[in-house]
Amino acid sequence: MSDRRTEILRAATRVIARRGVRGLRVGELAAEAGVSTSLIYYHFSDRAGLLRRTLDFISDRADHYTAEPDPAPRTEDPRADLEQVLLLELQDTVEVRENSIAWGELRATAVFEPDLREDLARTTHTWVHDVAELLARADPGGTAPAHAAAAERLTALVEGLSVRWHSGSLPVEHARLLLRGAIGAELDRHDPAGRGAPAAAAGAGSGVGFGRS
Amino acid sequence: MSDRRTEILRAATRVIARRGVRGLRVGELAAEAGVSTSLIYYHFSDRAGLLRRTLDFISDRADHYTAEPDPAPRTEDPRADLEQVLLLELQDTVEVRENSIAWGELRATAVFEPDLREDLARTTHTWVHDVAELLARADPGGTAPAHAAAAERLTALVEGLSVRWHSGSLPVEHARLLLRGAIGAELDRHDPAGRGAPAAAAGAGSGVGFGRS
DNA sequence: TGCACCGAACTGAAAATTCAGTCAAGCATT
DNA sequence: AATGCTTGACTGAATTTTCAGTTCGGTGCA
Repeated sequence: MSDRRTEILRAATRVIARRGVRGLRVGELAAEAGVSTSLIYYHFSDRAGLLRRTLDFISDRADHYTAEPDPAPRTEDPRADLEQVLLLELQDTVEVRENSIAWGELRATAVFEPDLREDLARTTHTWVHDVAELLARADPGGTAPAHAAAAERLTALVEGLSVRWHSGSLPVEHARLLLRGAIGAELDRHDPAGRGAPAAAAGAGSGVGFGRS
Repeated sequence: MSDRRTEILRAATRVIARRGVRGLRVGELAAEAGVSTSLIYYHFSDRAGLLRRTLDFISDRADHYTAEPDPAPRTEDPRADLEQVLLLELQDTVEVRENSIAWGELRATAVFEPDLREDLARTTHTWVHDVAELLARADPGGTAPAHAAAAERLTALVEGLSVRWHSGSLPVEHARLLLRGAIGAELDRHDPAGRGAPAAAAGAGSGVGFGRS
C-alpha cells in the first residue's frame, strides 16, 4: 500500500488532476513522486501502461468512494443519505476535487480510447446501482426500473455539473443547489398523465450498456 | 463560407471529434482538409491560434444549432418543442456526433485551460437561457427562477448523458429515454412539502456564473 | 504584380524510451 | 562470519522519436 509503485499511482492521479491525462509528462510525474524517470519505466512498461494502471487506480478509488459511507449513514433518513452520497461529489476540498477532475478526465479520455471503456462502464454501473438502491429506500413506492432510470439521470447529472464546475461555468454552491433540486424533482414526481413516466422510460433494459457509436 | 480558411476550421472540428483537442496534429489536420501544412500557418499564426479559432467556431456552431430550429417549431406544442431541442443533441448522425464530441472536448479542455472558460461560460449561458424560455412556454405556471434552475439541470444532464454515450457507457436510445424522463420529472413536479423547491434552488443568482476553484 | 497556395526539406526543442550500472538485502556456501 | 552469487529497486546519462514551426522555390491566377 505504501510502496513506491502505489506512490507513483497516487502522484499520477495528482498530476492528472492538475494537467489532465494528455498533459501528463512522465518527467513531471517523476518529480511529483520524488523518484527518477526511469523508475516509472521500471514499474510500468511505458507511458500507455502507466496510464492504464493509473486509470484503474482512479476508478477503483471512485468505487470505494461511494462504498465507504455505506456502513455509516443508513436507515435513519433515506433521502438525506441519498443527498449525502450525491453531494459528496460536489464538495470543494482538495481530495474530492482531485478525484472528481481525474474521473472527468477518465471519461473524456475514454471518448478517444476504446480500451478504457469497459472499465469505465463497469464502475459507472456499480455507482448507478448503489444510487438506485438508495433511491429505493427513499421512495419505497416506486418500481425498480424507475429507480434505475432516476439513478442514471442523477449520476449523469452529477457528472455534468462537475465538469461545469471544474470548467468555470458554475460555482460549486450553485451546483449543489441544482442537484438538490433534481433529487426533489425525481422524488416528488407524481405525474398525472403518465407521460414520460419512469416505468416507460426504463423499458429498454437494466441501465448501463455498451453502445455502438 | 466555402473559403479555404473555413474549410480548415471544419476539418479541425472533424479531427478534434476523432482525436481530441490535444490529439490534433497540425499535419493530420492538413491532410484532413486536403491542404498543405504551410497553409495552416499561413492562415493561423500558430497551433494555439488555430485552436482558439476552432473552438470559437465550435461554440458558434453550437449556438446556431440551438438557434436554428427557432423559426420552425414554435407555439404549437411547447413541450414537444422543448423535447425537440434537447433531444437534438442525442442524435446519432455524423454531424451531431461530431459537434457533440467536439463540444465535450471543449468542456474537458477548459478544465485545464482557463483561457477558454469565458467563451464557454457565455455559450453555456445562452443555451441555458434558450432552454429556460422554452420551459416557460411549456409550463406557464412556474416562476422564472424555477425555469432557470430546471434549464441548468436539463442542459447539464444533456452534457452528462452525451459523454456517457460517447465514452461507451450508454447507448444513445437509452440516453434519449432518460432525457425524456428528466423533462417529465421537471415538468410534472408538484412537490407537496416544498422541500428542495425550485424557487429556493434558484435563489443564489441568475444561473451561470464564474466559480473559483 | 500580388495573392492564395503547394511541397518538401529542414531546425529545434520537448518528450518518451533505453541502458549500463549502482546499491542493498537476502541467502546459500564453506 | 566472511565469501560470493542473485535479485529487485533504483538512478543518470544517453539515445531516439515526435512535433511544432520555418523557409523557400515554385505554381496558377486575377
